Amino acid sequence: MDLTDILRLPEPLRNNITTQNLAAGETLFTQEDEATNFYLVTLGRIKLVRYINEDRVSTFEIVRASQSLAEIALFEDIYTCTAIAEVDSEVIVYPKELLLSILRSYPDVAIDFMEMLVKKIQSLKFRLELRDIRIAHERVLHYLRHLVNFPEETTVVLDRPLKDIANDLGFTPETISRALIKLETDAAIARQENIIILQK
Amino acid sequence: MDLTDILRLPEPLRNNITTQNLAAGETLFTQEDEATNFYLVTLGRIKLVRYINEDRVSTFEIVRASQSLAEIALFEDIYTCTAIAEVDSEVIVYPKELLLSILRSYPDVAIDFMEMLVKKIQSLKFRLELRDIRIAHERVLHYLRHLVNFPEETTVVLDRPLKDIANDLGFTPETISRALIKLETDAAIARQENIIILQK
DNA sequence: CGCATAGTTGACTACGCTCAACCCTGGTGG
DNA sequence: CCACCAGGGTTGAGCGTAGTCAACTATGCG
Repeated sequence: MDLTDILRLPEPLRNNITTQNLAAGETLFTQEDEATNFYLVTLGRIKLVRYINEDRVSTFEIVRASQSLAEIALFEDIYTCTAIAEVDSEVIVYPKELLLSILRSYPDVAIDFMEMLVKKIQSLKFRLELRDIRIAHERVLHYLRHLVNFPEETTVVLDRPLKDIANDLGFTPETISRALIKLETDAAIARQENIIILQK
Repeated sequence: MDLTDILRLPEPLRNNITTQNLAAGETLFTQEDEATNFYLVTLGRIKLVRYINEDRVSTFEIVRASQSLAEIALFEDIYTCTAIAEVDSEVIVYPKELLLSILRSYPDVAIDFMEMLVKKIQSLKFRLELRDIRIAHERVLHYLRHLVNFPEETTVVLDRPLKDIANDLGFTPETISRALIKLETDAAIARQENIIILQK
């Protein structure tokens, strides 16, 4: 799902592309900002959230290196999410008109772009599916199993704090903690630090 | 968000396109079927679901007339969802190779297609956002307010059974029923049959 | 008329949330 | 080098909300 094809642009188009560095916690753009750019993450991790009420935030996506964000910019005038760097990060900035012209001119890039969008749809559907599993330990197990890309793999390294994962899954940190402990005593998983071993 | 551009295809390409009729409750394809076609709904309503456990199903999307489904077919070999007609429906069938070649050859169609995909991403994000609202009547109100496309609009006509809506929102029919009654007694909405009037 | 289904209501249960306390780690500054 | 602090993770007790199950009504359809 990497869009590195876009990086191999014809020379003249490259001039309009810049990079931007973000410190951990820094905001790239906020919902209701004017949507002018599309971004490709080259380093770090950026989360997309939306503020519902004053205190409640909803996290939609964790965008990692070689993944993109703000596709919405291409077709809408304002962003609908807020993008915040979870750790120090770097992004490539594509002005929307530039990207649109690229997508019109280079079918291969366009097809790649569509594939990336479809993958994002799949990912969101999975997150929605998770929410239909009410019981905490079942939801967590489903999530963990999904994190291993290959069925024969059994270890998952959690590179984010449990409390962030809890938030993604729609639980509190306490509930995640208890769910993991239950999975451990039920011998469904084993834990060492932030490494989880799935017992098949 | 209609893909009717695809309907205005150059003459030779049209020959490969067929339509298919579905009775209410009929299945168009099931998850793990070989993904060969992309579909455009012309009549009726089709829901995309995924079976989690033996009894639990998760509903992702309600696809209505002039909307499309099974974009996944373009980039994967098997469907990841099951598509079931909620009412009598009709779809246009596009073989995946045909659609891919169209998307390569006609940039305008490709851009429309991307826009449609981005809209689907937005819609899924909204559904995810809903799930982060725990209190039933608040989630229902948020949902209802989203159904009115224009802020000045105040009436919503529910064209699907409450129990289906309940399932979409991740609640039981009983909970939705009680939530609506609470919203009514709180004077946040008024109800007449399947029409909801939002009090601003 | 009889049946199936949607919607509603009630009583009870179960699960996650809340809030508080505690442990542990890593980082900071004296 | 150690004392202190902040934050993540864990544990416990009690609460609140949606789920469950059952019963009832209303509607539509055969």
